[in-house]
Amino acid sequence: MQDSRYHPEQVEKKWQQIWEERKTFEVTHQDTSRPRYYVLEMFPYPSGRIHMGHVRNYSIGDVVARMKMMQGFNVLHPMGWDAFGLPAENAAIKNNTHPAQWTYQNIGYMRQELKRLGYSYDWSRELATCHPGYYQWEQLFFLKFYEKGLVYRKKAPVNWCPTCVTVLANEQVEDGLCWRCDSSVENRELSQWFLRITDYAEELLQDLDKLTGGWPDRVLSMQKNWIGKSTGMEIDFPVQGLDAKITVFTTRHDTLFGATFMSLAPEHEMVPSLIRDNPGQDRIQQFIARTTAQEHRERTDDDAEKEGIFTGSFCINPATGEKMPIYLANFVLAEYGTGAVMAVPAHDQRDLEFARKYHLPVRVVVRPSDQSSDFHILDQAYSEPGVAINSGQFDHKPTHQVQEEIADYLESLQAGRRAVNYRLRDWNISRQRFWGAPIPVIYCEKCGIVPVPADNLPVLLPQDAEMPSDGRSPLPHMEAFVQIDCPECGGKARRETDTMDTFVESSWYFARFTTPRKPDSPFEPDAVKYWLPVDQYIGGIEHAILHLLYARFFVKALRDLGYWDLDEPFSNLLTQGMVLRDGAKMSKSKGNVVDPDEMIQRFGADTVRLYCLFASPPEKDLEWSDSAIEGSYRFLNRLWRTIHQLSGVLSPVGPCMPMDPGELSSEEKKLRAAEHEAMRRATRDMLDRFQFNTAIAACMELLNTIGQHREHLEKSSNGPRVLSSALSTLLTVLAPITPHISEELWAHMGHSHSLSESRWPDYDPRALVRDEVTVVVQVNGKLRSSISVPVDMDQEELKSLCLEEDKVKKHIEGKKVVKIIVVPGKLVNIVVR
RNA sequence: GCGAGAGUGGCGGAACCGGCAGACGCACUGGAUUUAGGAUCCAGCGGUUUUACCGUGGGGGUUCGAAUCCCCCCUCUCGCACCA
Repeated sequence: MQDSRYHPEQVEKKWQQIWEERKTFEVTHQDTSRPRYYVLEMFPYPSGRIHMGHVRNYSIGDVVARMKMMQGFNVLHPMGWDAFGLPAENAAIKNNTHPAQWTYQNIGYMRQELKRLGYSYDWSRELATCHPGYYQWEQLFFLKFYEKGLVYRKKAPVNWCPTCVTVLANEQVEDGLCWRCDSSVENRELSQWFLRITDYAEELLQDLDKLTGGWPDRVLSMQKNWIGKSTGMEIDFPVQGLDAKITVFTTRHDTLFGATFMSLAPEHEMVPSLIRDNPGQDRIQQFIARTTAQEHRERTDDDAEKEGIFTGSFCINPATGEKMPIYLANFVLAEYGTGAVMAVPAHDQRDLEFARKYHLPVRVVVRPSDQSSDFHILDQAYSEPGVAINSGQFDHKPTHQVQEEIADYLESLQAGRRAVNYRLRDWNISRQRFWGAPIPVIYCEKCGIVPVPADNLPVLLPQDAEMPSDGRSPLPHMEAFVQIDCPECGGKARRETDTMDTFVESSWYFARFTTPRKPDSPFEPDAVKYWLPVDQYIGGIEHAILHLLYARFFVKALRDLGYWDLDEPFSNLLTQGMVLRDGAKMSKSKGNVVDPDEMIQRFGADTVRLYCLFASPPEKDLEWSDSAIEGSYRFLNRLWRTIHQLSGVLSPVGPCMPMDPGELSSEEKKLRAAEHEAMRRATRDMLDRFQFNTAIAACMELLNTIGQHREHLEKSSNGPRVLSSALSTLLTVLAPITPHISEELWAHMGHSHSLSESRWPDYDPRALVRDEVTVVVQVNGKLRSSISVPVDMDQEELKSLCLEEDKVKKHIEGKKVVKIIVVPGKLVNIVVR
C-alpha cells in the first residue's frame, strides 16, 4: 500500500498549481450571469515578511470570498501592496540602496508567502502603489482637486516628527506622539498642501447613518468623535480702542451675561495688536514663547497647570456692555474654534480655576431649577442646564429657551450668528520624504504656483536617487528633478519636492482594483459601476479613523469630480482582533513572535488557516497557543484518515444528497440528521454571522458522529451512501476554510468537478425531523429528569407522563401542582406549592 | 470626565427569540496498543460535605423559568479628552 498519510506540503502545492493553471479566481465585470460580490482585505505594507496578523486577516477574507463563490456570486477578491512609505527609505539608507529595490524585493517574497497560504486572489489584478502606473492617477486627482479648490497651500503650524524628519496629519498624532515611531511631535510653522476634508465634515458625519449595521458601532462612534461636531454660536466682542473685534465660538451662549473675561490662544492672530501699547510686553512675549515652545503632549496634558497673562487690552461684552479684560491662556487651543474663548467662570471649570488664580470676577447666570436665586459658586463650576439669572430680560427662563432667544437677539444686533464647529481639521498631505508620490506642482518665479499640466504626468520619482544618511529627502538637492521651465511662461521654475502622505494611496486603491491596468484613465466606468462599493471590507481596528475616514472622503470627492455616483466605499466592515501571545501583542522586543512560514512548514497552510479561524471569533483578539494549533492539525489528520480508510465504500454522492427517509435505518437516519444539522449551523454561522469558530465546531462534531457510526454503517444497506453524503457535506463546509485538503479528499472520493467550483448546498429540514425527542422535566424550574417521547405526543398526555416519573414524583410529593408549562419538543416545567 | 464594549471551568471559547450552562478545542487524569517515546483509540474532566446542593463579576428585581431582560454597584479593555 502506498503512503496514504497526510502530507500538507504536497497537497497544497498541487492545488495551488491547479487553481493557477485553471485561472479559477480570475474574474471580469463583463460576467452578467451572476450577482457580483467584492470582498477586500486591507492591503499590506511590504515590510519584508507577513506576520500572523496578516494571516488572520487574509484567512477571514478568504473564507468570505470562497463562500460567496460557492453561493454563486461573481467574486472580486484582489490583493496589492501599500508600497510607499518610510521604512523603505530607512532600509535603503542602511543597505545603501534605492527604496524601490528594497520594496520590490519584499513584495516578491511576501507574494510567495501569500501564495503558499492558498488565498483565492485574482493575482492578475495585483498592484503596487509605488508604481507610476498607479500613482500617476493620484497626481491627476491632485490637479483636479486643485482646479476645484479642494487642495490648497497654506502656511500653518503643523505637526513635525523629528525622527521621521517630516510633518504628520492630525490623525497621525496619537497622544502627542508620532503614530509610527512614538517620538514626541513638535510644532512647526511650514507651508504645506492641505486637502479640504472639512468641506465634507457634515456629509462624513451624516453618512455614518448609512453605515449603521454594516460597520461596528465602535468604529462609527470613533469617527463621530473625531469629526466632533458642536452646535452653538459665533459671537463678536468689540475690542476697546481698536477698530477690531474678537470672535469666539461657544456652545453656551446662554451664559453670555456671565462672561467676565476673554481667553485667547497665545498663537491668536490679534495678539500683536492687543499688546502693542503694553509696557509689560516683554513678559508677554516670554509667556508666548514659553507656551508655544512646549511640546504638544506637555501642553495638552490633563494635569498641566492653567496659566495665563493679561494683554492690557479690553473687549466689550455685547450683552452687558461691560469691559472684559483680554488674557492669553495656555489651555486655549489655536486650532479649535476661533482660538478665542469667552470665559464664563461660574459655569466652566477651567475658566473658574483661571479666574480664582488671577482674581477675576465670577458671576452666576444659571441656577439649578430646584434652587433659589441666592445660588453661589465656590470651587465647582455649575455647567448643567438650569434657569437664567442675572441675565436682564432673559431672567427666569430655562437655559434651552435662553439659548434660542439670545441667538435671535445677537443675530438681530449683528453681533453674532448661529454656527457649527467641527473638530476635524483639513488633511495635511505634504511629506518631506522621498519615497512617496511627488506632488505635481511647480513654483515659478513669475507665475507663482503652477500645477503640472495633466499631459506631463506622471511626475516620476527619480530612479537614481542616493539617500542621504540623515534621513532627509534627496529630492531638493537633485537638480535634474527640481529644475524645470515654467509650463506657463517658460521661465525658470522649481518643482515641489514634497511627496504625498501614503494614506492618499490607500484612499482609492479599492477602486483601481476594478481595472488595475487601465492605461488611459484611473477607472473604467462600467467596471466601477459593476464592482463598487466593496461589499465586505476586512482589516484591523487601528485604521478606524485614519484610513477609513480618508477613504470615505476620497469617494465623496471623486464623486463630485464625476467619476461615479458612489457615496461610501465600504458597505460592510469587519474589524478583526489582534493576534496575541502570552496576552501581549507580538513584537520582536518581547520575543513572542510566531513566524507564519515556520507554522506552514510544520503543519501546512490549511492547519494555520483553520486554527486562526477556530481559536476565536473574528472581532475578538486571538491568543496564540502552540499546543492548541496541534488540535487543529489533529482534526485534519483524522479527517484524512477517515476518508482514506473508508475509500472502499465511499462514492461521489452529496453533499446533502436527497434520500427517502423511509428507506433508512434509524442509525442511518441519525447520521443523516447530524449531517444536515451541521450544514444548517455552518451556513447560519458562516454566511450570516461570520462566526467561523462555531461553524468549525459543527464540522468537528460531524466528524465525531461519523466516527461513532462508521463501523456499523460501512456494512448497512444504505450506510455507504449516507456516509458518502455526510463526508461530502463536511468537505464542502470546510472548503472555504481549508481549501487544499478539502479539494484533495473530494477528488479522492471520486468527485469529478473541482470543489472550488461546487455550489453551497441547502440542508433538508426534513432530515432534521426526528421520531423521538428528549424532553427535559423541571419542578419549579429545577432540572429533575428527562424523558424520550414521540415528537408528536399530545400535550396532556406528555404532562401526565411527566407526573408519573419517579424522580419527579419525589419532588412533588405532598405538594399541590399549581400549573404545568410545556415548551413543545423541549421542556416541561411543573410548578408546585 | 464623555463614548463604546466586555466579565462564563485550569485555558481558548459555546449557548439562535428567556427554556438541559460549559458545545467544540487545548491542557490534565485513567485505560488500551507499544520494547520505549511519539502517534492513535476508549473513558473521565465546573465546585462541594455527591440520594443532594452551589455555580455565568457582586447585589437586588421581573418571570413558572435568567449567562440572556430591568435597576444599582465593582472590575477590565478600547477610543476621545483643557473641544470652549
